[in-house]
Amino acid sequence: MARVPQKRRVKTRAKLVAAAGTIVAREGYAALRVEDVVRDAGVAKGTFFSHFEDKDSLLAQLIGEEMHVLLAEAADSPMPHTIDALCSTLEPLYEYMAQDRFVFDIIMRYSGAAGIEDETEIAINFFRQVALLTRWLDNMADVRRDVGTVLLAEGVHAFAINAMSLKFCALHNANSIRDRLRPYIHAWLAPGSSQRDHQTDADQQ
Amino acid sequence: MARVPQKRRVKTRAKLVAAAGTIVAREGYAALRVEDVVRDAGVAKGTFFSHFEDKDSLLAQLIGEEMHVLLAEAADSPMPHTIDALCSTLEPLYEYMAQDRFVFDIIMRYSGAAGIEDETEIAINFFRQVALLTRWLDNMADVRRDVGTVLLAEGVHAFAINAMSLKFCALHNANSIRDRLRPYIHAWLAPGSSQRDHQTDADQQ
DNA sequence: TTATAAAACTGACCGCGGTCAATTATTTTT
DNA sequence: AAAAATAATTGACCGCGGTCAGTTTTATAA
Repeated sequence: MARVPQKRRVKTRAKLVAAAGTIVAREGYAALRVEDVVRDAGVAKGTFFSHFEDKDSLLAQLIGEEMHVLLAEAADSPMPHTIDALCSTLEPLYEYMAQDRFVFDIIMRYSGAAGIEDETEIAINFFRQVALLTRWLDNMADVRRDVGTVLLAEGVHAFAINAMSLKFCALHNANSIRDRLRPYIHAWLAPGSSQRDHQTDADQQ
Repeated sequence: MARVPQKRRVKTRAKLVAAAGTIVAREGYAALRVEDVVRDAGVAKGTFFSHFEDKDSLLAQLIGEEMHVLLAEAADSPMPHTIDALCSTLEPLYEYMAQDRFVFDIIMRYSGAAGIEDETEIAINFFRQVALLTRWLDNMADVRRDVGTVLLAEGVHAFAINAMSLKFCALHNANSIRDRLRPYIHAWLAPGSSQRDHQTDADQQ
């Protein structure tokens, strides 16, 4: 299984990805049409579906690659030593993920790894993200130690997803993702340190 | 604006909802086809789209109504006084929400209130859920008091969403949603009480 | 009651994602 | 080098969500 593809196939796939990338750069993810991609790539429609499971699968790959770049930039940044710095370092990634409903929905849909096989790039990035967070938390003072850092990292991720999804809620989209996230992360990572100088959504209502 | 609808319109809408409900009960949400609904309801296709924004909008309403029932049952249950009881009481709702990818995706997509106008039933249920959780937490001993209960309730919700989405991940779907959720909720609501008797996903990695 | 306006419904039509039997290109075997 | 086997590509076709100019029904005005 997993035969080596012929080079014609590799070139065809590259043409498809390139054509799709151009369209996305020009018109955005939501505007991508399979018929446009195959026209620009100069191949038949059926070819597209022999390379990709479906349209969203290609989009998931493009989005996953962009997430990978942003995550790598966060990993290359100076390691954050405070909770606020942690939130700030991940902000570009989060803003990209929540740039619009369409992209966020695809990320959500492909974030679960179907299995050891056919893991999407998006799912892999989620694991990378938790691993990175775990490393940061291991090296961070003023973080609770009553539970493991992996659990803490996964929790940060859960709060981040929540903050992103609230962006699309009219009642909460006044603040930035980072500002919505901060109070939760403080309460999660450093309980009892009563970080109450910023007003939260919860306080307002 | 918001004129009173003629009774013919009310009856037509009821026929559409009834037909859709029958199909869903028989074949599931994912199998619903607009053409089947209008055939069974005895109306034209265009009529469907004068009553509902699109197909998913109808599905969101059906799903939202079911969520409302399950949430009401949770609210009518004896008020939970422990963290484990809290997780157990909400379990039926969570299991319904995460019954399959298709349903969970729709819930995620419609969970953000677009604005004060046109709030979906699903979005309203999310607010109800946080309100219910807040009430429970207000009456619960052994819960941290360094942050507000609304923030705590929203955090529980964030962890619940995370636990549900992990159901579709091959690496985590061995446990029930409740078992995946418990360690996070304990660490969130009662930090420092080192509830380590159960093995978590994080421990296993 | 009859004319007029507004609401509700109709169904032919379109766009686009996805399929698959048939065809062409490439590799392997003899 | 020719034949056989496998990989890659093709494009006509289908299913289904969604549209909209035109028709019918209902409410309102004269």
